Amino acid sequence: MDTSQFIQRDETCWEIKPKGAMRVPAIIYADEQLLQDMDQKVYEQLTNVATLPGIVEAAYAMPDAHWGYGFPIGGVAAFDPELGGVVSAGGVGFDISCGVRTLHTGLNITQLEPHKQALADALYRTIPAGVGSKGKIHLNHKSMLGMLTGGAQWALEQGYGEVQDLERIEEHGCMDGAESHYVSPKARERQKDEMGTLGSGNHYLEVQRVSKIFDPAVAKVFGLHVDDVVISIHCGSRGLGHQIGTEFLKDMAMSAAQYQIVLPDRELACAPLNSPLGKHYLGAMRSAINCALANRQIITHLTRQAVATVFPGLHLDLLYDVSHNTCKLEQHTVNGQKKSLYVHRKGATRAFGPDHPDLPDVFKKTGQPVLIGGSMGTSSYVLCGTKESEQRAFSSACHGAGRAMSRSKATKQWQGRTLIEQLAAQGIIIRCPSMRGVAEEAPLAYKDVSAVVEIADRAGLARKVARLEPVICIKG
DNA sequence: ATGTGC
Repeated sequence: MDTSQFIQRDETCWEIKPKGAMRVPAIIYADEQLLQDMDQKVYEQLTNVATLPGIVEAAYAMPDAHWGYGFPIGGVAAFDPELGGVVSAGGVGFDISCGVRTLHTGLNITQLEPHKQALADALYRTIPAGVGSKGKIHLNHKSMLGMLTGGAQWALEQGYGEVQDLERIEEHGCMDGAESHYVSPKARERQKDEMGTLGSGNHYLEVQRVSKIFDPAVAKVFGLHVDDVVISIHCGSRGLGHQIGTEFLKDMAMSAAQYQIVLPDRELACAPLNSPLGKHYLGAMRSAINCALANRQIITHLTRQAVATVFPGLHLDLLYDVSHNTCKLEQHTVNGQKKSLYVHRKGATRAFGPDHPDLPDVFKKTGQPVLIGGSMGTSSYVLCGTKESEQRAFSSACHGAGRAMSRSKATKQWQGRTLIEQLAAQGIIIRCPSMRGVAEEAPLAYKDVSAVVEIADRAGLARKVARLEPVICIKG
């Protein structure tokens, strides 16, 4: 897009002053290149978000932002319920609480090398992946209720995982305020056989090598050293989150007039935080957060089982689990005043800095780990939260590379088979049930994750700690 | 993202 539409505030901060119906400015964190390459749609969507009732400070876009449904993916917006603030299903996204968790394996790359194929086979065999993938777990009414209200804590009670995992998950593995009675029968039905499955699209399980350390002190606390092998899991709330998003989007679109909300774009459908519909959505959305947390917890258990068949006796410790599609009630300081705000992060990672009260003791000095997944065949990054991120974007950072090309365009440009061969030549093993899926996820269909992370770091959204390179990728 | 599509 045309960068002359912005006032450049500093090296990485680009502002659009309020105009028309905008209540607050819109701010994009990027360098000139990333901004130029961003779709004009991001400008339109972000300025539209800035018109919504009760929005405070600004509508933000992270450096990986791209065109999404209503809100841009890579968007952050906070709303004050006392100012008539709203919650928007499109501001969270369809894959509610999609996120990333990273596990230490205790192995180094030399130890893994002779067993790469065997590990790839074991993981691919053990973890269901792909569109409509089903697992071995089948939920009945009671276990569904337990899952929706208990999240990873419920999964642990069912025997999936270890008690020390919990403190290394946002919300300690269980989202408060989940009201499962607002999750429809259809959403439950879609989920009952999908626990412990990866799904499709950009979801994956990746075995990675730590290739570079940027901050040795923080890396030490995070337990990361060059040539360590880690495993990262990227997935969300599957059919359940999607169904909840679809249903509430429709309800919110229909009720906008009743709540006297003027929508510049129908896709921005929302409801007042204090309205019944807004509260019902929050109750259902928090249940979907628990679904995603339980799903990643079960996949962790399956991963431990698969790894044990190749490396008996190995212990996989959780580094951390972050969600990047959420709306959460948080305390933030706005104009010197402490406020309780509902922060929408859609394709944006929470990035609490040092001393944040919600962080476990182990991360009190460093800030939380911010896990950034790259695209297939490219680097991922571990960052840490900063204190200044609170003032920059309500303690938020980017979530990945961000798409640079549509899925349909990518399938016209690349063939799955060829991509797999090219990656194999670089020593990267891909296992995927869908060749079309591989083509859609071609590395060049994404922005350069290193450029995105560099800007997140320079903008103070989060600080670089370590870079990870893929070794094995199980694609959804 | 998604039992990929109103």
